[in-house]
Amino acid sequence: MARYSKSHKEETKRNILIHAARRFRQDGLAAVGLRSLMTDAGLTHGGFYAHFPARDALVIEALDTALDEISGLLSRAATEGGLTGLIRAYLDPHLRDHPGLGCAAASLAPEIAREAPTTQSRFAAAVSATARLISDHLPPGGGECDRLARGRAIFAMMMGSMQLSRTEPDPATSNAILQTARDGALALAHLPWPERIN
Amino acid sequence: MARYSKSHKEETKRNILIHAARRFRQDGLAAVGLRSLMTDAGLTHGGFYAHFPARDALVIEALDTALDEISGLLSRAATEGGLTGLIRAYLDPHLRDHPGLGCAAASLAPEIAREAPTTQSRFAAAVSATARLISDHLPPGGGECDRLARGRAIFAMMMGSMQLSRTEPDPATSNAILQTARDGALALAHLPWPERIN
DNA sequence: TGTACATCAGTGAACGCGCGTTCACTGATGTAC
DNA sequence: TGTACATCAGTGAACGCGCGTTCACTGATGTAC
Repeated sequence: MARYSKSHKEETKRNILIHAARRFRQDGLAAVGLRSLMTDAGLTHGGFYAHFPARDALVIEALDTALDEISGLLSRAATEGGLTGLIRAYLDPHLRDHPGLGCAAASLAPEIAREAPTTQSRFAAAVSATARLISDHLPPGGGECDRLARGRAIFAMMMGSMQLSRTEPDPATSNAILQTARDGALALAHLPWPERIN
Repeated sequence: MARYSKSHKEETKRNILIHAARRFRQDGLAAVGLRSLMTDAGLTHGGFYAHFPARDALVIEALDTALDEISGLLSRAATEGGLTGLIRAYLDPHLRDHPGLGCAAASLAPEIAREAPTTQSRFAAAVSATARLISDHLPPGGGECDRLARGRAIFAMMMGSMQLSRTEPDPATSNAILQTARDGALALAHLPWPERIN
């Protein structure tokens, strides 16, 4: 079980990270134990420490993995279908039903707000990148800074709606929440915003 | 330490619930232990079971307590200051910095999506009530059903923005997120929404 | 090419710890007389 | 009003359990000769 081909170790680590990225989104950062995670990855728990110094390190790297995954998905959707494509890809009922494959922010934002500043910074940077991706596909107009902020607000609405759709037990209502979010995201993108309030 | 005045027991239970409602919002459902919670409430851990059959029951009741608290705060703000007042009250930097006093949905939505259906239903009902409160203060126009859906989308944006503002390490950016959310919420309230997309 | 050796990814028992929960006990109070 | 008793909210030791982490060990492979 050891001394495999040169790249074997990094493949194993990658395998652990992919399973962790999925489990954390599905069950939450606190609820995933190392034993059950390593079993998912086809290993035993003791081997974990050949790849990570401690559980905290796994959380950070798995978060990166999840964020990269969703960011790739969104930018592909935006390339193919523009802003509408991105919105549709994000607010997908299939991702609502499989949080392990969906947006890490929608699954974990409040938990990340309780993590160490380092973790928060990485997460905030990924959110900013997504906001930037959205703002890049916004119709022209408004200052550059305002456009990024608007991208973030659109992302916040999509993320919040995904969360609410996941807590709604009635399937029809849950679908309606996603539908309204699609419409609302487009509204925020295309319409002028009123005066600033304090 | 026992056999106090008639209402003593329910006062104690209320005290536990208030501390739990705060701690759950601050630290997350999974991270609050009974020992530390009972200490907060000025008691020892063994006494917990005089008030609740198990930890799960506490989670449900404390969630109700938190939801009632924030719903009261929002409806007072709406009575005094209309929709603008409600938006300002919700997206308050002070509540961002003290999640224990803030919106239970902003602190716990993803965790509640992983709870039992009973818990989810109670939560979804409270969210619907808040969406209703928002839609009651929306400018006239649109079908009644669409108005409620719009109220929910506005709530989703405010909730999501509060979460993002809490993960943003830079204070200026964090404030800007809340500011944009205030503007965006008003935009969603006052402007016509474009065509439905699939 | 064949053999001996070093490597180290992975194994699984064991550690201390804090969790939710149980339970025999305490003692201040309300009630009965 | 005064006394004896029953009540039961609250105490704190103890329970089994699963957690993150450590560590002596295994054994398939790459390397040296």
